[in-house]
Amino acid sequence: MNTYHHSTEADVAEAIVSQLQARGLRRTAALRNLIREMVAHPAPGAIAHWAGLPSLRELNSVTLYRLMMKLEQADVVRGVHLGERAQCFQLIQPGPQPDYLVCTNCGDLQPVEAPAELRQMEQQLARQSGWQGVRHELEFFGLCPDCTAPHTEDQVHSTAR
Amino acid sequence: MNTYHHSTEADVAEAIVSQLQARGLRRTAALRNLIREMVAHPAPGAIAHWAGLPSLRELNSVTLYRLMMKLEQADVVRGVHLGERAQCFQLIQPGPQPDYLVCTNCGDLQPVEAPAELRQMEQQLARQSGWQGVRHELEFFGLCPDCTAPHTEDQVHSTAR
DNA sequence: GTAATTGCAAATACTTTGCCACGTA
DNA sequence: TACGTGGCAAAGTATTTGCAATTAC
Repeated sequence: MNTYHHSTEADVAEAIVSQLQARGLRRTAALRNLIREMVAHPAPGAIAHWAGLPSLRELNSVTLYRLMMKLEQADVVRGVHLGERAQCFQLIQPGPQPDYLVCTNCGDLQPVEAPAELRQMEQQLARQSGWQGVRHELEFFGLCPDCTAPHTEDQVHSTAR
Repeated sequence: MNTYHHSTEADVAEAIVSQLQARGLRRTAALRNLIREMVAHPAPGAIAHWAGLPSLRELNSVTLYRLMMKLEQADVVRGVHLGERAQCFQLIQPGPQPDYLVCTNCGDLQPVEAPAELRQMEQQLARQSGWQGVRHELEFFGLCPDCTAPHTEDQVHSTAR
């Protein structure tokens, strides 16, 4: 489910946890389980999504919010805005981060490769106008094939992506 | 403050109201004042921003939400996600809609011209994968020059915008 | 032992809904 | 008159904070 070479998911997860530990975080069950789940499921998901996974069911979602914020500050995780409601989080992957095509009806997600031009624009904006740490976020919204067919079945307003 | 030719802002606002009236909306003070403000201030703003403007101070913000939804459905207004918190709304302008560079500290906003390539991608995605009504949303995030200078003055966590 | 972490309760922020009075056409 | 609209109260959803108990190191 991920693209690391010669490493199991468990190895990758442990490496990330160690990296975080070196940064001052503690090797708790909550942290380990969260990282394992995020390694196993690289697609972005809202807090409610992660909170619903088996190994995280017993975790208070406040803890998830706090953990996620730390992971974001440590550049291990990034937040993306794919729905109107909740922010989604995903593990940062090597190389350029994916952007997404999102179904506004069912929340279906499809990765999309952003034009390299956007990355150039980030640097250009930084140079030209003195902004720092410029990054972009790009989403495409539309109706997926399943939701395009008119009044076929009921609409899904899933909370957890 | 806008780019319509040979028309005052008041004219433009009235034209939009009439267009909405033809669609079944009623020519109420709330609608007229909101449209006037949005014509006068084309930049995107959160509900709280619009609610704070002089002519809308006395308006219940629930009404603003409801109005804004109708305007969005009528393609007179569009919503954009510029902050973590509230959705922002702006009048739809003739031609391609602007994208923005947003300061993650103070919320400062700078319009940016998106690559034409993105518009091609929208159509390409629609054709290739059977999605309908594909549109994009692009934001650049960073620290503006004012907020770049370290610990100069206090942080502004403005609610409106 | 010390500092980070967790859970619980509560607060905050944003948005939506129900219901009834009122205004526009 | 009839239906869209506006206000108020309340509910709903997402997120954050305070504080005390617990746990990692």
